[in-house]
Amino acid sequence: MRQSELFTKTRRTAPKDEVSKNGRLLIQAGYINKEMAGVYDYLPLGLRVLKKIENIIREEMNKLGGQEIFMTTLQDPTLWKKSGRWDDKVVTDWFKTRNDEFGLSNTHEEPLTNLLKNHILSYKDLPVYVYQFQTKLRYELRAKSGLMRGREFIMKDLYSFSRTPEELDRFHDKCRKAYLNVFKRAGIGNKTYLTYASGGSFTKYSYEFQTLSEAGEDIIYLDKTKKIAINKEVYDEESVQTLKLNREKLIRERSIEVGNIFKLGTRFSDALGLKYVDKSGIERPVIMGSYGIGLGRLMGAIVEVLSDDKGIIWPVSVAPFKVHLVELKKGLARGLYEKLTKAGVETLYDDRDLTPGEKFNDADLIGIPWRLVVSEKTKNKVEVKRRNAKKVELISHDELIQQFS
RNA sequence: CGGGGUGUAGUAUAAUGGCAGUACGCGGGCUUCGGGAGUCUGUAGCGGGAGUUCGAUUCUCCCCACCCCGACCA
Repeated sequence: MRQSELFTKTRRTAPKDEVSKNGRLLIQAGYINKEMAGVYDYLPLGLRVLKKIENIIREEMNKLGGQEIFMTTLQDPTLWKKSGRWDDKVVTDWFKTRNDEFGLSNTHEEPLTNLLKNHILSYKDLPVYVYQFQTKLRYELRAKSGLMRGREFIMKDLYSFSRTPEELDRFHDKCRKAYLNVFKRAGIGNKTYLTYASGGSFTKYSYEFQTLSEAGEDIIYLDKTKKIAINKEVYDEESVQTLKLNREKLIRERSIEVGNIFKLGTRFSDALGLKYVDKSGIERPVIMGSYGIGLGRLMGAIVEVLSDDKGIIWPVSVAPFKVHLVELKKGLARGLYEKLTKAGVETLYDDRDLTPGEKFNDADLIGIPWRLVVSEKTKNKVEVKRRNAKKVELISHDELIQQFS
């Protein structure tokens, strides 16, 4: 894409109403726009990143046998009354329409469980894994930390429907691995740890995926060797013993919860009457699990972890473009841009008529992994530089195309 | 939701009970061009309401918005 045609502009200064690094950098570089506290628009660059993250997750969920759907934002209160979660005292962060006529997608256990009553009748219909990328609306009393705690956010939520606790366990286990894979592919694998947290009513513990960062809201106790952590909320002698960890080796860290997986058991299938008939003809409740990743929070977490004082440093896997082609003289890189495009290399071509300093600063701020500079100095070669590296390399067009396509 | 703070141009900021200034941006001119260039010029602003006052962007009150700490977060 030609940068001269990109409608967003970078800002020279960070916004005064954002403190978090991800909020400041993403707004300053033109990835997102703040509508209100905790409510953000995704602009062209931001949407590209969001879609890349979404695709990584989609691939991993599909590998697990997940089937993608898209549910509604408006929800039927009747279903929520059945589970006892319509009451504002039970779910405190509801958005409801006037006169409580509809609920606005706080989460989707109730409608999905209800929906599956038409499709799951026999043990032959199970197991089933259903997921979606859908907007969640939650009235956070205090939205904060840029993209990391919003009132409106896109979540990948997958729900598993199994016959037995063992079957649930097996899927839960596979999903845990898939999640670790998502975070690895998103570039924060080396900082993200499986964490034991409070499990709710069905199980003692649930799993969270916590990314080490000072910007996080959570405190975990981490065993770096075993790559297991315990959330502060369940950290006690019992949990340490259960997980066979050594208290001495645990280090206290601040972290961002980038995902979680829960065993729900029959909490919702009982409430809404989702049952199946087993081999011997006995009717049993379906056993459920839920598995969430907030896309915006993940995007924010990546920026928190991968950035420096000049801007963002995207991993290639989620970067809006693979290369940032910067020409220091008008039109000088046009031919190379066409070659790169033809070779299928995602390129942001800075064809704007600005000074070198402005272009370099923008490139650092936007944070595309590879910077290619074409100027009179480079003659018929290209200067290649990794965003987080100092050294540059001068290579020919052919070598470049070969390396990047 | 409790406590605290802040609202001035597109952005970031300054000052003031009496003509609201600076920088960047944006438009135009000339000179520049490897780390946010120089110069001339133009453009654009006091969150909303009520009160005090001869006069309020400034003081008081209410509302709204945003930020921070806490609480909350299947």
